[in-house]
Amino acid sequence: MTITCATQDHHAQPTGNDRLVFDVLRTANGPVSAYDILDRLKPDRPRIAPTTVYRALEHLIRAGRMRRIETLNAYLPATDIPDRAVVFAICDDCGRVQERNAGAEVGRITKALVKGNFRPTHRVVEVHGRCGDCEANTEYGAGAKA
Amino acid sequence: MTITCATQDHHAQPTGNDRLVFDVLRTANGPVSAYDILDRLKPDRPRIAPTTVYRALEHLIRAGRMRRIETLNAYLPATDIPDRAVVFAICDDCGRVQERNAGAEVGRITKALVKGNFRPTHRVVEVHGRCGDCEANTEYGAGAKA
DNA sequence: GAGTGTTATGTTATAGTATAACTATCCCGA
DNA sequence: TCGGGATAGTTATACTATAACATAACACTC
Repeated sequence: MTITCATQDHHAQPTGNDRLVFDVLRTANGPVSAYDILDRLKPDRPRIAPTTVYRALEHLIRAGRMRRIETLNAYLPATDIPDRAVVFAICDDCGRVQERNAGAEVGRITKALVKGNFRPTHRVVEVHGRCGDCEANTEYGAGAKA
Repeated sequence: MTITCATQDHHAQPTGNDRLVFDVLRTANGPVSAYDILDRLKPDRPRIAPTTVYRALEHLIRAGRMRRIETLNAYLPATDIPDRAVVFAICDDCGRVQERNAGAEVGRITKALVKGNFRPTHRVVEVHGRCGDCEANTEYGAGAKA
């Protein structure tokens, strides 16, 4: 039995932990892992636990405000592209992620599965590679990473 | 300094750990996690370590004999569908995974990204949902899970 | 066959990701 | 005021993956 909660008006913030987590993602410019979010919140809330972050992520994802990048175990604020049309282009060099709309193609894939008697509920399309910037930075002799 | 290796002719098996790991996957009929593989190998090799399994998986995947399901953290023997055309249909009810060829659609997604100056190297397309069998088993009142 | 480089493996430890299980609090309505 | 539902805190643990270093096997040359 502790007194922690009595002194933490944890219902006073506008939207609580969801907002804190969302703000970390919003101000980062790139995908962030759950434990990175945790670390960035710790200065303000030293006792925050992974569970709290994961719960906030779950709410935000359900609300369509956040996306999970499966191949990175990381999270990114959502654009207005509908979930069923989203394709991520992930640069393995600089780590940046672009969210693209490929509604037509993903729709065709979905339809083909439906014809095969499968009822899709969630789609994950993630393409790894190198972005234009990183490609441009690897002219011969230029000071690029690899 | 131990004597373990002197008594383990670990190069005597036809192809070593790769084969052991592959056989686990071949005889399972569904995706298996790395640590499940580990557990299934332990009766025969009590001192096997995660590293060994992961290394074998890496070899098998590089050789095109095995696939990783990103959204399940699990592994599955590869069919002869080329990597760049593979789509997984994953039943969240029974856990079974179908590998399908969607070369045309995935190709179109890839091309669109290339036009946007992105150079793709690896594609992940995984669709979650319910397979035909599980759908059929959920007529009203039938004894299905949910 | 001693030296050397490469690859595969073993071994130990730890990093990184995610959830379970239980407790406490707040809000709202009966 | 009591109880139900949602949110949050707390503690512990499960699950996934890799780092780092030591050892052994093989192939090749000299």
